Amino acid sequence: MITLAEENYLKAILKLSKNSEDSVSTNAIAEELDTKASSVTDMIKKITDKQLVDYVPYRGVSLSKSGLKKAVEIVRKHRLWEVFLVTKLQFKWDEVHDVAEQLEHIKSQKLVDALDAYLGYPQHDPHGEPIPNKDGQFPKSFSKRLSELEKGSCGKVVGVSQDNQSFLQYLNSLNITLGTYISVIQKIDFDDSLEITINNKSSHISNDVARNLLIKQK
Amino acid sequence: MITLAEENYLKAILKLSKNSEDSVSTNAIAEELDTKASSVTDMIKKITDKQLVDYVPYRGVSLSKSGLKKAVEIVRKHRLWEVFLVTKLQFKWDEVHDVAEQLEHIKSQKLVDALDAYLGYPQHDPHGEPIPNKDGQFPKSFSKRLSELEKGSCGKVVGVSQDNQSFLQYLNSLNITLGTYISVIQKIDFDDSLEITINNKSSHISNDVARNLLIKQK
DNA sequence: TTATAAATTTAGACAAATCTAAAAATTAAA
DNA sequence: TTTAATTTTTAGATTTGTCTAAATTTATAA
Repeated sequence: MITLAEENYLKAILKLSKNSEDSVSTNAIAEELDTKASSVTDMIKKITDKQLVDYVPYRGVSLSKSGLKKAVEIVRKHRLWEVFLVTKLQFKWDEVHDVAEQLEHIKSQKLVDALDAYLGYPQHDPHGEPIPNKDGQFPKSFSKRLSELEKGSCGKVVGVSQDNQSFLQYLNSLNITLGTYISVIQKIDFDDSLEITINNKSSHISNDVARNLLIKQK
Repeated sequence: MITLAEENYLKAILKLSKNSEDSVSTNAIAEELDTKASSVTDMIKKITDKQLVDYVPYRGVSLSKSGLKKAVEIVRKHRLWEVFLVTKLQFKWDEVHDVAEQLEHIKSQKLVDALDAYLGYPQHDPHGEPIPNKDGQFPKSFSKRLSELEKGSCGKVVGVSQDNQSFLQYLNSLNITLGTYISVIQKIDFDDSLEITINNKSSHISNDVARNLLIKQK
């Protein structure tokens, strides 16, 4: 049986390994889960014994086949519940995260399947993030990060790769939501920040924000 | 903050105090939660410290005002989720218990309120059990237990006061569900069991079953 | 009313998940 | 390449919720 804490570790490792390809460091996991490195080492040993990750001391961890499967299932549940909260219960996109963090741990295959069908097999959650299907397959995406766009190019926001409340509320304050058109006016080399326009109104955003905005170009 | 284990104890105490008025014994809680009496004593001390129950050693516990409020909230969530599972996700009435046991612990007032509204403020769950409203008020009920009916009388099943799978599946096998008409043909003094008819077909049921069937007489 | 049975609590132990502080290994810098 | 800084692990402690076994209290019966 896999515990709630273990599930959170698997999810964190999946998230971190999407950014940086190879294996994930102890400190990175500690930061992601807001815990101490020593706690991470302890837990890594436990999930290594359960063959959910491959671990080389001092060298980091990576998900095993079964660990990846488990982690993807959790992401699937998290995102399906977010769709439920927004489309059925009228939650705003910046209100769903904490509740979905709880709901993602509910154990019932029948429930997940029924929820998926009830929602019409959605491919993206309310933040535009892809929802893996029953087999763990993610839908193809053709988006780029805003931070990767050239000066002068433009595109439509199709997703964000963070769903925490403060980030989403900041986007709201900039009038950025799914479907918003953004043009890149200037790229500042010094700090990789961007000068952009939204509805002819210009704003300045940090690289940290731009990196988490997924854009589809025409 | 109230933990998951504590919530389960409060729920058990509420359930047991409905049967037997005065305070609830350690052993009764242990049996209800399938745990040891010593574990119950330990936990009772913890929830006593949190003023969720009133406790006199060797004399049992009863819910305090705040403990009762908390327990009723959990029951409310459990039953609302059961309604969701049956009416929206097409679960059968004998399939909802285990999932609702998990969902009842999700913490979000907004979620409960939104779910309640989404379901149309239901007053009863799929087993006919009353759903307390936002203020903790239970809807009035005019039903009796089948075990309390006189020989010769009859009525309609409007609820069951257990929702575990094996009990409900037994009812299915007897063709008893919500709305079924039952007549009491004979009461057996020896073991308080009953001879009944359902659609002119007679069956024999134990007192244990009859006590958990809620009947509304014409 | 005293002995016995039953229920309850206490004492001490354990697993899970975390922490702090110290030790060890790795990486970066002089 | 040796030293210093950083990262990671280990050792030992803590909290939560549970357990077994023993002690205590309450209830029952002779």
